[in-house]
Amino acid sequence: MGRIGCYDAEGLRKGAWTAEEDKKLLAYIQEHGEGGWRFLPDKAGLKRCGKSCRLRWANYLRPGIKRGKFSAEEEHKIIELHAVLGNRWSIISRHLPGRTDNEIKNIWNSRLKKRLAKMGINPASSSRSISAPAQLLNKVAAKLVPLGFLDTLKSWQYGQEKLTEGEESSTNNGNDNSGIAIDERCRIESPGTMNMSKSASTQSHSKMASMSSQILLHDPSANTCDIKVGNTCNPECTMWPSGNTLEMPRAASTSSWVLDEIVTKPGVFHCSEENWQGVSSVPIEDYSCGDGSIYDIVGIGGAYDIVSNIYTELPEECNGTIIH
DNA sequence: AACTTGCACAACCGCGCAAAT
DNA sequence: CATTTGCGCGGTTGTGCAAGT
Repeated sequence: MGRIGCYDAEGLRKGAWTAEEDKKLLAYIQEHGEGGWRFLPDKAGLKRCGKSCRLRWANYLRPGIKRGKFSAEEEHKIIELHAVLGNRWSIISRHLPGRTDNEIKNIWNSRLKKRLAKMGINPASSSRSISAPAQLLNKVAAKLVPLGFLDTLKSWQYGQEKLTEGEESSTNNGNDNSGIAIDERCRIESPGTMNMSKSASTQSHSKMASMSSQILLHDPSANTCDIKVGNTCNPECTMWPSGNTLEMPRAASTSSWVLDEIVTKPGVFHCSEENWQGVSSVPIEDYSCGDGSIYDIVGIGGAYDIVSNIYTELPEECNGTIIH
């Protein structure tokens, strides 16, 4: 079946762009704007595939592109961001004005990675495999990064490092309850924090639930936490923990829907009965609270904490609940 | 001077996602 | 609902240049 690569089409040029081609592309985009890459080459009189044009524009001709050596600050920022985001070059590039994802990717592969390796740091750790729900949540986190929640991500990363230390120094304990603080800032900024058992395989589901829920009560001494999923302004779709049970969405599709809502409308969430079909019940012991701190292991804490922060931006009348 | 190596940069390529059909 | 299509992303490769041998 396979698609025919656009670069392979007959009669199209490949390789380095000439000044003349640049001129044509620039002139066309200045007049007609970006987009419609497929038909752009024909209209602009270029013997290139659209993909090649887009790349040339994005990485070279686009106004505002900073060229030349990366400063120490920029390099430091890349290392920092990469530790949190992994190889998400396009997201990283949004934090470095004037730098393209390609450029950042290049500098990482040709210089920074080797430098870190020499220092005994293994930058490949971010490529470890994580669960599908965790990947989904990471995706959400990534989407939210441009919205200014980088600090929270950093906080989470710090927490994860702490956790790793904890894991190394402790024996295998499936239901370990010892929490590890993510960061003081995080605790202060989040209206509620939640502790979870690191062992539960369904933790991702719990995280998803927490993303779409309001933690109403956090009492470290009680060793329990209450989670309300839903919307106080719309009582008919509110779900409460019943007894020792935390209710949460189970189906991935439902979760995806929730996450989409959060991504597209931060701080705004609509819940209806039909959207919460497939709710499962999980004993709350699996997610019991610890000593008032947060910890997490599966690479999704960033998403959770980011969403926690969103709560703080909700209107007063909604009592801190995500509503629509 | 000739060759090798490393680096920086640009571009190619395949794939996945989402909108359009 | 299934398929097609366009776009964007990330991995990889190619090329030119400078420094080292």
